[in-house]
Amino acid sequence: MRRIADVLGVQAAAIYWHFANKQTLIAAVGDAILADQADWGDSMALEEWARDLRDVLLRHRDAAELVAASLAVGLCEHAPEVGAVAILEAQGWQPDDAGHAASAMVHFILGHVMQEQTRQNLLAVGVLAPPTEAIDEDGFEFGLQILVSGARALAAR
Amino acid sequence: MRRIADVLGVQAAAIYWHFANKQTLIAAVGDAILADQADWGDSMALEEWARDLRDVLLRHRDAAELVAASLAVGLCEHAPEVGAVAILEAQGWQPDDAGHAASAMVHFILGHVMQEQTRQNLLAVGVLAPPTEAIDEDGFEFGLQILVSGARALAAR
DNA sequence: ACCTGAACACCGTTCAAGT
DNA sequence: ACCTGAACACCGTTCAAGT
Repeated sequence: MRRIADVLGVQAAAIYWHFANKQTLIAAVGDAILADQADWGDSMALEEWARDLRDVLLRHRDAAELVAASLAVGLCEHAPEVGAVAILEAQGWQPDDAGHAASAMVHFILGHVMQEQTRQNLLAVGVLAPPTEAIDEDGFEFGLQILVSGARALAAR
Repeated sequence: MRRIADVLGVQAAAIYWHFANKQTLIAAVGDAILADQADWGDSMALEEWARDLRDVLLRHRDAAELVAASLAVGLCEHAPEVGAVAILEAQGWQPDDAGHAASAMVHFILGHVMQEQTRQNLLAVGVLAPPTEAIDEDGFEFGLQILVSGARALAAR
């Protein structure tokens, strides 16, 4: 809180005029990150939605943790899964099933990016040796294919 | 640290003889929780492994967050995904693919339980109204079926 | 309406010194 | 080998008071 206030050229106490507490501020930051998500409507493929969410998260430092906190307090303005729900419902899914499938994908994406970003942080602090390979594209794509194939299998049922 | 020391009847500083810092201690707690996982070998079904991991996490308060921290610092003694990897390799999967599939499932399970446990915490503090329904078995089972079906689909390929 | 000053009740961590 | 006492440099948060 004091560091944020510093950057704004203000006292830390001033923040509490605008936000109830630190947790609420963090949730707002997570929500702001999610506002970057693409919004092409139902014609998008599930893979495109997933890759877009991952890319949005990877663009901002600690985004996965911030968004997880945002989700935890509930009431985010820009829920990450709405795009996936829209796509699935356009394909004839029941709302409940679409919600469950979408949140399974969100959990996977958040978990994957969180792992990626904690590794980036450890690497930045020097706790981790740099020879670790760049970024786990393969692991993400493989997991994504499992989820998309599984969703297709359940839809066909 | 001071509260843990209190429970042990000791000064907070004493903890630093046994652990390098708070993060390491938390990781050790997460690791201890994972030691509760069942270990029936390769004959277990993927669903059984997944439900067992979920049950282990739900048995301990904040387990998902603790285990996530444990995973973040790396080097956990009891990696949560080893069971799934063993099952998949016994079914003829490549080690790399088995690892990717297993960590996709771990991400899903951790994400799901974390959501459940933050809701439990908000409920305990009274921030959330109690009329929220008990526990999201349906959402977990649906997501699990997607992942298992998807894994079967990719294995058949 | 928005911010400051000053305080309150905490933190994690270090380190000389004890036994 | 294991712990204490005491301190250091921080935290998030509150609240009267200012403008």
